[in-house]
Amino acid sequence: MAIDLKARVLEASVQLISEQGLGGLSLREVARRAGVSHQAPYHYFEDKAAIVAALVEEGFHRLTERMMEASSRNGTATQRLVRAGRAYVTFALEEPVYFRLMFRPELTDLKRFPAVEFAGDRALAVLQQLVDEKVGAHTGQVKKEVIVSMHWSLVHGLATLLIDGQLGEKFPNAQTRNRHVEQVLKEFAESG
Amino acid sequence: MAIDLKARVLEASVQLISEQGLGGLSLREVARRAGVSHQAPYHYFEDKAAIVAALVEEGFHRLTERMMEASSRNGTATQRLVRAGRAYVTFALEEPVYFRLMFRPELTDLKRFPAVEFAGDRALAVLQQLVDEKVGAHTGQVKKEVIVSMHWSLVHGLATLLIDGQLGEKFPNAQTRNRHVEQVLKEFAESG
DNA sequence: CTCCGAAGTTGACACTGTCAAGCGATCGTG
DNA sequence: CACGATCGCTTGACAGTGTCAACTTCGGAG
Repeated sequence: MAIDLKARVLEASVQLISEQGLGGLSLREVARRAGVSHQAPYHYFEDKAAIVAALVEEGFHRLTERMMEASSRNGTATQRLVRAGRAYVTFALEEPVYFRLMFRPELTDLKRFPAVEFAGDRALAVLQQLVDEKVGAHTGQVKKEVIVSMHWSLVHGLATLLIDGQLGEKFPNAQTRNRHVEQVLKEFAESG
Repeated sequence: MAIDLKARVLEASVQLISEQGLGGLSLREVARRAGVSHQAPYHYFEDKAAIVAALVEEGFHRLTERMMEASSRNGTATQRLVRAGRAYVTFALEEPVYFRLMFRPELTDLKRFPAVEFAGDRALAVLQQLVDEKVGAHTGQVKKEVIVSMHWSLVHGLATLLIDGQLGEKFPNAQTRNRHVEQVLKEFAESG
């Protein structure tokens, strides 16, 4: 009956989390929505953690893609770095379910799911590469890492405060919210 | 038998979360550790969400205290702002259980627990006050909010990446980690 | 003494994740 | 063609969970 139960399970899981939060993710409810018995998902995933791990990996892939796309076009290194940062925040705002799971490390044992760790490192590498291009070869490795952390912290903090903190509640609609994001990124870029 | 069951329930909850993550928080296990029946905690808390809400409120109070203490002593507005930011990160590193709960809004319905919202606003007000002092009265309200978001995003991102992201795994011990925090805050302060 | 509310217990219910076993169809191989 | 194996999935069971309801126990207040 199922065209592709594995994909349907992942889809239903995302849907369920977006409705009821991570705590509402129930394998049995997922199976129900997929129209199969409560054990059918086990044919494709070892357990609940494996489903979450698959979502986390997918999330990092999507984030990497977005950042690479945003920073691939023409422009100075600084401009491209800013665009990647904006893509980071935009991803969090558009895919909050994925984004949240990606930063709940207690959910995903990296020893058990090494592909997740690779996917995460790959996303980080995009940012490192852009900082590298911006500061040039005459900057020490330690300082480079500090600058990476600073940029990463800013966009990550902005993203999480918007979707999970008090910042998000301050804006009545997506437009004013996006303008605020622009202003914060601009303020940061100008002061750097 | 209990000296103060309410406090013991909260304590056991924090302990349990720190051992097994939020998913491991079980009312029955909490009751077991407190040496009471599985229903005893219900005498002090309406349900599981009420326990979490109490922890979130407590967490915001502790964070506010730390930031106020760090920024109360002498120094320029900029110095005091930096110290408050460092206190924010330090709090997250020392009390990760509280800090994580504070930014999982799906756990706490603010309509149901308004005291939690007040506590959160109070913490934010500390930061707003410091930015106010730093930029002075000749700066517009909109720009002030942008600057608050920038500072808040930086320390919040740094904190969450250290406790829940790939940043934390990079440092073998607390000392090198703290030095990195210092360097990032310094880099940010100098570029601003 | 009586009564009442506070503090805590016992029992039940529906729900969860997961282990174990089974079932029909399809397929590769003899 | 026959036939055992494997795939995709189902049924059944079990311990653990949060929470509702009803019960006990007991220290004061009137």
